[in-house]
Amino acid sequence: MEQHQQENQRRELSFLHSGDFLRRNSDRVVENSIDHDKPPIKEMDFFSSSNHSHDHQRRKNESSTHQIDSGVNTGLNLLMTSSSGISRAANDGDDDKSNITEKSKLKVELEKLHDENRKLRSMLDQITRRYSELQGQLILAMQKQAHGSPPEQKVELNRMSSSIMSAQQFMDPPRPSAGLNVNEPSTSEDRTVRELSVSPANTNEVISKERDHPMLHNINAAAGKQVISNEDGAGDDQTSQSWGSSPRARSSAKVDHDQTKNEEQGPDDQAPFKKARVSVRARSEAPLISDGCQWRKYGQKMAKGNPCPRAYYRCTMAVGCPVRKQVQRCAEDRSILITTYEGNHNHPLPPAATAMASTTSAAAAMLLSGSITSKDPLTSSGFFNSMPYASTMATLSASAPFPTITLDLTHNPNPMQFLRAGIPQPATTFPLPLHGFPQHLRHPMYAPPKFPAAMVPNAQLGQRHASMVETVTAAIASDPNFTAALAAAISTIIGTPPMTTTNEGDNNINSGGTSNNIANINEVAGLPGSPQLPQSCTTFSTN
DNA sequence: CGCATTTGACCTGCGC
DNA sequence: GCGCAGGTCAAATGCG
Repeated sequence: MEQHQQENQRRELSFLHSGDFLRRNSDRVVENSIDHDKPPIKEMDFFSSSNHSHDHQRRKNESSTHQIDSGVNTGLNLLMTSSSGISRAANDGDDDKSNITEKSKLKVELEKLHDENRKLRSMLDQITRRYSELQGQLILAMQKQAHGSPPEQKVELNRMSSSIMSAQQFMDPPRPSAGLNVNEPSTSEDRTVRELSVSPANTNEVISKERDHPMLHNINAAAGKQVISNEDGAGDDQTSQSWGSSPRARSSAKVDHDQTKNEEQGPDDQAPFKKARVSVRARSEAPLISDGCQWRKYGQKMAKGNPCPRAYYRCTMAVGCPVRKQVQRCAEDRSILITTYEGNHNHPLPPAATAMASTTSAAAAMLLSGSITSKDPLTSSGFFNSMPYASTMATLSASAPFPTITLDLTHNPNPMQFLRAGIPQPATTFPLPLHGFPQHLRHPMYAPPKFPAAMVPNAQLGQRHASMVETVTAAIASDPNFTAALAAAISTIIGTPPMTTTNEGDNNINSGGTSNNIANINEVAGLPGSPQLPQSCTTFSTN
């Protein structure tokens, strides 16, 4: 057994090359490997939590596994529970002894993977912590720099540091990885973390817990509504406030909101809380463009300045999902459909919806990070002036009732043209599912490919949505600036040392030119609180 | 019969 | 305070 233990240690070290903390758990791995009576539920937990984050890690594991356990070619795809079952069934004719041996080895493998899952999360925590530290240093550096800079630059530097700090509040408490959704069995502390996030496996639980944990809403809906309370969770249910259904609910929400605002916002920080929205303009003859989600129409109204009625839809993919969208045809060109999304999904999205969700989340993140801390939306544009996208967003924040970013997908060569928002556009905004499952950008491990089948709409639905997604995806992909910015933002979130990109953005703040786009967008979209990101997305939700 | 849509009424926020 | 516009509710209606 000692030999086995040494092997475990070697393997783990070779897996991750990550230091002592990897060794800490190796003993537990061995213990678990001995426990052959461990309930199979462990496997389920493991899969539910590690599908995404371990995808690439698994490849390493498999190669190592084959190396060490030579003689037992399990042929397992360890992400597929059914595979092991099939494998076992196929071996029914084998003698019991070899079956038992194989089972125990499989269990050992599962335990190891499970343990590595834990280690990866620890690594992520460390990275997040370092990221936070670096952010703190960045803020200090920017503030120092601001002291010795020309007034204009000073304002921008201060605004940047404010944005970072404000976004950081979504991430820091109660611990750096609060936004993570690592769905594995673990300590009560981990459970707390899970409660603060949404995952395919615990959506319902999270929904119910939202009532008791306003912080969850803060994470889910961080974008459009500035989260006011992170400490005592004083019933500040922002999402409910935004979309409150009954008048009474709205009234009470208002009371809470006002009260909280009075209590926690200083006189200098009383910018009206605005909801961020992402609007998408796209050509479509269909009355409704499918975006991968399921919607239920709950109202229709004639809007001023447009002979076409505006339809109101609510996401029905999960009970209590706060996401709404408005669909309206452009008055000037009725072939253009304008869809406006608001809110963050509190459930996993089908693959067809995730591309747009991620894109819009990034857009919302930029939008919100630029307006969220500024008392004067007009001045907030200063920070973004060097960014073609953001400057438009800032304009939107200034004039619209809600900060709105419009993605114009009607012009092919440059589909990502951002329009002024708030200005009564004849309306051609056809929005993308803003923030679907906010965690996407922040936590790629929860990205779509492994959605539970139950959460994925039927194939027909997926096909219906496919054309829409293709259209949008193609449009987005055709804009190299935005694509690069998005990719850079994602890589930043994943763990690329933030200081690098941040410094670039810092250095380039006033230099202008498109070369700054990526760095600046990184800085914005890569913020810990970026929409939950959808969170809003969503941590930046557009609520 | 169950579910989705329609549609008029109601509520809220905002500007004058 | 009043009116307007946006947004939502919920009963009525339609559809499979």
